[in-house]
Formats: sequence, C-alpha cells, structure tokens
Amino acid sequence: METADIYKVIERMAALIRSEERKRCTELGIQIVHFQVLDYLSRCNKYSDTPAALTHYLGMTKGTVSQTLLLLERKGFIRKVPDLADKRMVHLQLVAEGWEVLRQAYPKDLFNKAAEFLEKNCPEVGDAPFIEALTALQKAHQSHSFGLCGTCKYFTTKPEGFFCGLTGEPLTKSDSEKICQEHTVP
Amino acid sequence: METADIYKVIERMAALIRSEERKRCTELGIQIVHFQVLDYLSRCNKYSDTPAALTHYLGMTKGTVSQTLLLLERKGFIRKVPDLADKRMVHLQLVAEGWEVLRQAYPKDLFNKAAEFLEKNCPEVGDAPFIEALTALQKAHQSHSFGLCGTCKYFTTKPEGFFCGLTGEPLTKSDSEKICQEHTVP
DNA sequence: CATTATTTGTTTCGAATCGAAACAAGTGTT
DNA sequence: AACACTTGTTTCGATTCGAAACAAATAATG
Repeated sequence: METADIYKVIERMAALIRSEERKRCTELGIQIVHFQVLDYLSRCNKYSDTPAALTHYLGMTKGTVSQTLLLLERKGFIRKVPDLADKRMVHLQLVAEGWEVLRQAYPKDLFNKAAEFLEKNCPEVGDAPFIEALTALQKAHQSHSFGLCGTCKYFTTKPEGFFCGLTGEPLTKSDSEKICQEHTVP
Repeated sequence: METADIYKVIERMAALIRSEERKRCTELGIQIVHFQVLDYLSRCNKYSDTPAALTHYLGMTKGTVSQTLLLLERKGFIRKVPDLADKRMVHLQLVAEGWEVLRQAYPKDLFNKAAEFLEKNCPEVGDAPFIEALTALQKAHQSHSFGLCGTCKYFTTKPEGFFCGLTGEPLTKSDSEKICQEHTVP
C-alpha cells in the first residue's frame, strides 16, 4: 500500500525536474528532447553511443531520432564517427559546444539547493533508499534497463582490473560509471 | 557530497519513467505532453485547473498550451467551463474519454512491479525519505511548487474541518489531496 | 468615473518535431 | 548465391512549438 506511493512521489519529482529543464531549454533555443540526447551521450559508454541505443533509451522511432541527430549535428553539438568493424553503425560523440549547452541546460542549481534543504532537514537520510528504488525500477522495466556499467550482472572484477562479462573487454573505472544499453540487473 | 547525488538518481528514474510513458503514448496516438496535461488535470484542485496554471506547471508558452488544449478538446478528452466570477478565466475538466486515456497511458504496471521488487529487497524502506526529497525539491524550486494542498503553508485545520488560509474557503478531504498552483512550502 | 495597466486566453505564422512507411546498405544465415 | 535481419536515412503529412500580435475582462490609478 505504502510502497506503491513511493513511485507516485518520484513521478511528481520527475514532473518538477522536467518543468525546470523545459524552461532552461527554451531559453537556450533547443527542445527538451535535445537535452535528453546530449545528457545520454554524455553518460553512455562505447557500446551504447549509437542511434539505435538512443532509440531504445528514448522510446522514440528511429526515423525521429535520425532527424533529431541531424539537427544536433547541424548545430554543431555532436559528431558522427563510423564504426570500424561494422560499417552500418555510427558512434555519436559530444563536441565542445554540446558539452557547453548541456552544462547550461542542466538544472544543477536546483539540485544543489534541494540537496542543501534535504541535508539540513534530515541529515540522516542517505542515498541508499533512492538507489534501491532505482534498481527496483530498472528490474521492473526489464528489457533494456540502461543502468550504470558497474552495477551490471556482467560486471566482473579481476586482479588485473575490471572486465565486461559480455564482451570480455577490460574496463576502466570511468567506463564502469557510464550508462550501458546491455545493462542487466543482477 | 552524497546528498547531491540523490537527485541524479532521481533524474535517472525520471528518464526511465519518461521513456515508458512515451512508448505508451505513442501506442495511444497521443503526445507525451497530452499525457502530462491529462495527468495534471486529474490531480489539480479548483484553483489550478486553468490554462494559465497549466502554462506555469509545464513551463511552456501560453500559445502552445492553448493549441494543445484545443486539440484535447477536439479529441473529446477535456471540456472548457467558463468561470462564473471572472469572465476571462476558463476551467478545464477531464471527461470520461480523458480519464480512460489517462488510465491506459499511466505506467501503473511498472510502478506496481517496481514497488514489489523494492518491498522484497528492502522492506524496511518507507516513503518518508522520498517525501522529504520532494519537499526539498519544491522548496528549492521556489515560486510555484505545485504541491499537494494538504502540505501547504496555508492549509489549516479547524474544528469545523479543513480550510485554505489564502482564500478562506472550506476544503474537503479530497481537496486537500490535490495539486494547487498556489502551494507554498512551510 | 475615465484612463491606463495587467491578466487571461486566443490567433497567426513559420520553423521544427513527430511517427509511419519506404528505402539503402551492410551483415549474418542457410 | 539467396534470403532474412540489422542499422540508419529519407520522405511525407499531420502536429507541435515558441514568438508575437490580438481581443476581452479585470484591476489600479488619478
């Protein structure tokens, strides 16, 4: 009874955050979708920086995503880099202008201020409940949870360092902190 | 250091929820904004069911909101009712078809399933931290927090029942559970 | 009480977005 | 070699978006 309400509260926060982001995007002359794309590209890992992954992440059709990317490219926010192994694929990279717009659109002040109030009001509250809630949500969402690499079922630690159990590739600490489209909740 | 990250986690949840909502809206042939409008109208109180309030809530321009409402009216989801006291104002009401679409678009299953996982994994976690986080976010957002009537600074309890300290009007229990544009965090 | 400002909502315009479907090109399978 | 599948683009028409101009009602001012 009580637990279901948690996600209603989260939804309210989501609406508030969305509203703030929308206002900032309008001031910057971009659409809120563009912000979401830039934000995703700034956080995703090398397996997940393709138009197809974006399509899954945003829940849009690939045609629409293609158009959005075209515009972001024209505006000089992103760059397309062909994949060396698979000639169909394209990797998307944020360029300097993209990072700058992202920085300006991100409601950092709001988050910092909110965190301040929260800290003052109940200093004993840690981030544990929120991380648990996110994990549960990802588990419920199934399919592609787009979680952080380091929290994945296939993330393994060896004496030599981190590895991805799916691709077998070694991973840096930075890699482990990024969003992966293949992410699977343990 | 740790508290600021809480809102990053919340933002990730927001993105996940948004993605699910977008998919559902596409299936229903509506835009995600339409869902947001219907959702808001289903939760707001009688002081907050106007185009102007929606404009503030969504962070859009009033022209755009006007167009969106026109379409929702054409589709038979909402109805416009003129205000009796102020002839400029219009009140927006959800009609049966609107409620039905809202019900279909709302990611209830996702929330229920997530709540189930959360309950199983850490039964001791209550909704308190989440409500605190929401309150802090509303406080940080200032201006119009669009909070629940019952959590407002001007919400007062008298022997005769609930009252709004701003308008002086009596409020039912149902009123106190709705979103108000005049909401002020204590 | 008349004039002026402000609020509330609509209309109009052009650029941009959206989803659907067709398309092209590369990869994998049989 | 033929076929299916994946990946991304193009094209189309309906819709959305923000900006600015507009109309009407209310509030404020003198």
